[in-house]
Amino acid sequence: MQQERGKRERILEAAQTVFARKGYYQAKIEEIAELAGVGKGTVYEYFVSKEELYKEMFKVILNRYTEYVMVEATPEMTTKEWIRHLLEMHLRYMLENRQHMPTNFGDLGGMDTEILGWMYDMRKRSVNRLVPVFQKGIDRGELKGMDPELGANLLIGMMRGVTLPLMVEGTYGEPSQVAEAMTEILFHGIAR
Amino acid sequence: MQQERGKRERILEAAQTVFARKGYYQAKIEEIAELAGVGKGTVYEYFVSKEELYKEMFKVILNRYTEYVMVEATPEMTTKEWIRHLLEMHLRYMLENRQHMPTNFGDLGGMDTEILGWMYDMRKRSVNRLVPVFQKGIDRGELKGMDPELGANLLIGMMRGVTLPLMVEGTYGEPSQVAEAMTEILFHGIAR
Amino acid sequence: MQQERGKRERILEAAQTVFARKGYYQAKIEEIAELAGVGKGTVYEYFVSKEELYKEMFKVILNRYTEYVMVEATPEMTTKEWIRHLLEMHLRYMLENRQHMPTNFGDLGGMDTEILGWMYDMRKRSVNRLVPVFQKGIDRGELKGMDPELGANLLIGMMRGVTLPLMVEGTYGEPSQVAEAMTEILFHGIAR
Amino acid sequence: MQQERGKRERILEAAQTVFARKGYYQAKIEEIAELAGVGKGTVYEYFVSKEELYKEMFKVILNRYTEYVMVEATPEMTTKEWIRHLLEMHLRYMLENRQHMPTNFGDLGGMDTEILGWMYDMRKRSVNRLVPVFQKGIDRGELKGMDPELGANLLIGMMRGVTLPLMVEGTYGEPSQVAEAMTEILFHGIAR
DNA sequence: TATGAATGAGCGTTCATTCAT
DNA sequence: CATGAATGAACGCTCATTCAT
Repeated sequence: MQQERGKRERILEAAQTVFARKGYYQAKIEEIAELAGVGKGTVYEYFVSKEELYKEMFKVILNRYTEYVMVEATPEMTTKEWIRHLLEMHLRYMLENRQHMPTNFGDLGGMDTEILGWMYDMRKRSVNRLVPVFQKGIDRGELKGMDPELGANLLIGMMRGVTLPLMVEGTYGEPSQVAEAMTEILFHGIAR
Repeated sequence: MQQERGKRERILEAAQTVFARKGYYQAKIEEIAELAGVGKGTVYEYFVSKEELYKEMFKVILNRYTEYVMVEATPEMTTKEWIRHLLEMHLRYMLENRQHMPTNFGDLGGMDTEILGWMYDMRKRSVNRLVPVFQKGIDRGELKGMDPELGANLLIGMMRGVTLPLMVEGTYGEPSQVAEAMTEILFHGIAR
Repeated sequence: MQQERGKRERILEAAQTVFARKGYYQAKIEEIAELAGVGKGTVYEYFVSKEELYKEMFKVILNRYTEYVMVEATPEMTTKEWIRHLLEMHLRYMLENRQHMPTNFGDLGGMDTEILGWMYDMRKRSVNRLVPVFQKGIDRGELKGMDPELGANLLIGMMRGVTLPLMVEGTYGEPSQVAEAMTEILFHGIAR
Repeated sequence: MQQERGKRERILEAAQTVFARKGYYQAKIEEIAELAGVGKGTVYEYFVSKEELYKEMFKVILNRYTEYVMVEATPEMTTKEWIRHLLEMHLRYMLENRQHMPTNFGDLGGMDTEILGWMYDMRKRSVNRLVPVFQKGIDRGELKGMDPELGANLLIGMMRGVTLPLMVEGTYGEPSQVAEAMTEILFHGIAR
């Protein structure tokens, strides 16, 4: 029983590594099983199918990410502080987890329609978590009047826009500085 | 007599549709051939392998996109005008080509490392085409002093950030209005 | 629990039959699998590839043959007795195994260069096993002074020369008599 | 018309090279066509199928070989002289035509039953051409009383037995000397 | 007659999933 | 619960052959 929990988690972790490294279709569940130190059949003891395993693993990552990123984010912060903090933590997380959450995740592509739809839903949740932040900022008078969803989508886009090269090439120096620069642009624009 | 000079093009077009609909791994050469109205073997007369076909098709899309988006973009425009125009054309293109260039493209994911690397290179080209625009804007005094590559990456990110929901859900109304809103935010920020 | 320890053997045996009947390139893995009473995939559980299966099967045959032929061959025999025995056993074996080791084996031909090289190596082993026999015969003064390798190659050639029609047409009567005639010719020549 | 003849022969010659180099199944008729300097379809203008081309080419080789080998073979020769001559010419031919008539020919194997049967017939013709030679030798009192077919088969076997390593490894020195040694063994045996 | 673009049957191999132990 | 041997649907790719020109 104790064992059981451990196994499920080991599979999930192995799935993370392998899916990240190979992508969904190239990942073989045998390899995941091996890396997890369990038999191939055991994977099916815990997860109905490859797809289910993928989704489950994705949720785990998302949760871990969310938790990590939201640490110390308090309601007292200004919207700017909050977003700056989000950006920095995001960059830190990505930098620290290059192994487990590389380019293959993050955005859809190459997958069939069904799983793709599911992943889009996941993405939407992120947006939905961000929308109230923008709304509150607007209400408080910190932000311009604007479509909060547009803001959220732009922010998420910016994050990904900078994350991809960051992970692939490892550039961009200190997360705190990049976060600062990004925040500045997002809040005050690029115009001189 | 190369018999039906359009064959290569028909295959490319079919590849577009099928790859877009199914993603790289789920797309079957046979289906592409059928849709193109040719025999399975014919595909291999024109393309060495599935992967090569994919890349070739991707280039075609990219070119078409670039051409479409850059129409009427003149060097006399201010950076702001130029980017606003880019955004609007981008949104128009995506809206018009939901069928052929949906969520599966645009970003990596689910593919194996080799083809993924190739696609990242493609993305980099886009960035590299944008960098000089930012640089010029800075030099002209239109933009703040900033890392032009960061700017390019953020812009690309924003574009994708808003494209995805646009294509999946079809929201956001008029491209010109959304482009306007995005430009405003990019240039003057979200801060009040 | 390796489930049915005979599975590998059954596949090997089926391979024997099918490869013999159809030749390397015409033999289909699926047919071998069927004949062995296993699924197509199972073949690949035990053998990496068609080529590997072929080689493995070939070794098995060769071993069985060698074992059969060498039974009761003792060092005390004279060279003549030894060779006469070899010839007789060879003929017997071929006659008994028409099903499994027909014309397709035994010599190269029709195969691509890689596997052909491997098979030539196999042949060489046979030669190498025969050379010392000739050498000993010469040393003992039973045979003329001669290149023992030439002798070995001639003997092998003679064996095949008579085996082929034997198997295809089934003629030549009693192995012991044919062996006797062959030995007589080999040792004392055809000249009157 | 003049042209026609030339084309057919060029195809035949190319077939020789390619079949020899690759074996029947690995040879691609496209490669043969290319080497012959004709279009792929043209091959089918002259030969019904790959198999027919193979057979036709085989006959050509056989004829050329027979012609070459039988040159200067006169009825006045003793059987021994005749066979010695045959052996030497055979070795010379094989040495000179390593390119065109290598290991892949010469003996069956790897091919499917139909073509195999055909090739066995070809072989039989060789035997049938040799049988009278033995018979005559016996009648003349030059050879022992023996089954002339057995003699013929043994001789053919010996020839192949020494040809294979000769072509693969290129050993065995001067054809005339090897022929001499072989004749000596065949006529007077290996016994001291 | 000559061509080579087009074709599709055919095959080796992979891998998610099942299930007997 | 755990396992891994067994399976077979699925697919990319090849190549002998056809046929319109």
